[in-house]
Amino acid sequence: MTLNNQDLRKAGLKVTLPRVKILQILENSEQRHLSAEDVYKALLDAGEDVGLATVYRVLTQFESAGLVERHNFDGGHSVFELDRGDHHDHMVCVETGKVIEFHNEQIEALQDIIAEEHGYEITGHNLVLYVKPKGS
Amino acid sequence: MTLNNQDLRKAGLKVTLPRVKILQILENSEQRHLSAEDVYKALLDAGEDVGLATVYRVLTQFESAGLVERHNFDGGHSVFELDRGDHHDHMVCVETGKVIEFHNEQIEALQDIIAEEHGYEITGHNLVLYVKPKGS
DNA sequence: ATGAATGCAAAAACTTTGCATGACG
DNA sequence: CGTCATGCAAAGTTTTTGCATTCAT
Repeated sequence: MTLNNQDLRKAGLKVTLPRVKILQILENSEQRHLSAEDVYKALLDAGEDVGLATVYRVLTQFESAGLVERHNFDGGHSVFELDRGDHHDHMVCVETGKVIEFHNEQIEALQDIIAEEHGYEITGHNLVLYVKPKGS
Repeated sequence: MTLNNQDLRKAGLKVTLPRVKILQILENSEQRHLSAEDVYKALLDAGEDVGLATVYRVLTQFESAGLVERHNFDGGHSVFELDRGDHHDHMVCVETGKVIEFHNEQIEALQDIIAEEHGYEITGHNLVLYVKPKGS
């Protein structure tokens, strides 16, 4: 799934340089989870002159448009991830800050069962494991 | 599990009025999850003259001492919950806002296994199910 | 042309910190 | 009494907003 200018138009957003660049950064970055500051620095490194406020605005718009997901991991700042359509949960190393994605069908199924047992059905969920390297 | 002044002493904390009052608020509050601001307002309502900075300091100390848990739920601010020793996760009804606590050993076990498989051990986790009444 | 998007700086929201005063043990 | 804790205000962080200018269509 590669997002492009058409996706911006479909979201009702004009195709501007900041938006295109930010999309590129989210797509090409080594880390899949970037803070607004990370994106901002990447823009500067790329020689683009985009303001931090614009980064926040664009990321928020992308979130509303369903292009990215915003996560509030522990640590006081949000991280943004391109929504590639593959659902997964996250494991965050509390020592290095590294983020690992995982998906577990059993847990997903158990969640459905638990909701069901209480007379509900699931509309969404949020699961984050905070971990540290074994024996540290 | 009711915490008292002995628990403060055991944590190496002097038994001061702000600490005792904050502990009481956490124990007696209807809501189990309170922001620093919530605690601060409750103190004012109770006629206590405690500064917001002290609330933050005390809550942070309580967290270090294992007396409370700090959660970073969506929305940019932390909430604190007394650690009563009974771990649980949350199910939030997106229609009524109702919060249901649940605990599932299988999910807990799976989380440990997943962390283990990646060479980590769990230090904490956050699981919230967003649900709606079945067929609505 | 015209409404939307941007950059900058200022403000907002939340949390931490420095320092003088006051309280616990 | 010595030390730790507190209150206040000031500073730090992260994110949002106001406004004049610039850009996309």
